[in-house]
Amino acid sequence: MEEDFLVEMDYAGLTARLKRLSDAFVYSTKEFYKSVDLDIEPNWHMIFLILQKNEQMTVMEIAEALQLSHPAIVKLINKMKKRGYIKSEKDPEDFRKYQLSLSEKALEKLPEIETYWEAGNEAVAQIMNHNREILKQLEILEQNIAEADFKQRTEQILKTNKP
Amino acid sequence: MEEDFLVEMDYAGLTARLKRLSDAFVYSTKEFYKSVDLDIEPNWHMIFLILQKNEQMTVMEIAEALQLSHPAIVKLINKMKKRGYIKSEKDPEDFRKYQLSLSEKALEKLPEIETYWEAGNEAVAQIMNHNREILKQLEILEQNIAEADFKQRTEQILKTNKP
DNA sequence: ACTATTTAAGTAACCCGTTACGCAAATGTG
DNA sequence: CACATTTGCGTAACGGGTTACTTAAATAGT
Repeated sequence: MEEDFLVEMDYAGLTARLKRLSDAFVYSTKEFYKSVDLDIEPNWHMIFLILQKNEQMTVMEIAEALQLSHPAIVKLINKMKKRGYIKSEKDPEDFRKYQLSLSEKALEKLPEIETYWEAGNEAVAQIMNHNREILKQLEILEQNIAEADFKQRTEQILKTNKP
Repeated sequence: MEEDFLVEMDYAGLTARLKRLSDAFVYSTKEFYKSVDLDIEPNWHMIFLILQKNEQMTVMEIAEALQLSHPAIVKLINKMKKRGYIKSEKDPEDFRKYQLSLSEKALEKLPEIETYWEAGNEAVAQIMNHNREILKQLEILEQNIAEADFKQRTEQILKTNKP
């Protein structure tokens, strides 16, 4: 077999493996979209879905729902706007906000895109061996980090070891 | 509880969750290093370890061992050089290559850094509930993707569904 | 020996996400 | 009502990684 040093690193390799795996999906998805001539980015998927569910949302609402920082959402939304997938209108009750929603173009293209997403989900299922275990494991990490993150835990451990 | 839309997305949220989790570790580690006044970046860890194991390596060798692209390694190495952690000398047998190794400064600082890494590993173990299951699951995904990546599988599924 | 091909590395152009900062609008408080 | 604080969101500066392209050196092949 081939040697994979990140695997060999064991616990210390976890972070980089998560990133590497995520990238493997992202770049592969990107190429897939290109091959079927779809003018969208992989991670717009989550924006499409959340705006399908909620119709109208603000930047901050999306950021909270996805648990990402607001600048991340701003960037995504700006690109999607530039390509005409997002409609945004000033909130009449709070002029700081813009109510975001899917554009006509987005709604129009969605049916086609959805057939690709369905195939993609099946591909992910295959890669997961049709087993939900990885999702459960991710949830455990997410919850534990929410309780106390890496930095807090590491500092606590050092404090306990020292004296 | 709070709602996490990426979790709700199920299979379609996997990629973004992997990235989000990786980032949670990276940025928390970054802050930890800052708090203990360590002048290194989180993902230099893998470079330090692999050069501790192998003494001398080229950019391509590191890229292969970590299964990352060579430009990724070039960038890491350049930053580490700038901070004085990497020694590089032209390979006398092949002038395209540079043999990379840890500098005196790196070797000097390593003992201290290692105490932090040990605490960090324990923190990761806590976050994993002292259970190796997540590592096994990642290995499954890595292997399945190595056999056929997301794009190939998705195209295959579409081909099978169509006719 | 002398081209043709492969390989090592570096660079450019992108996409992703984060923290830090700034500004304007909304809300709270004396 | 006026001043202070909070909230929404846009931008800048970083750090990470990828693919595509280029250059130079090593290796193949006739």
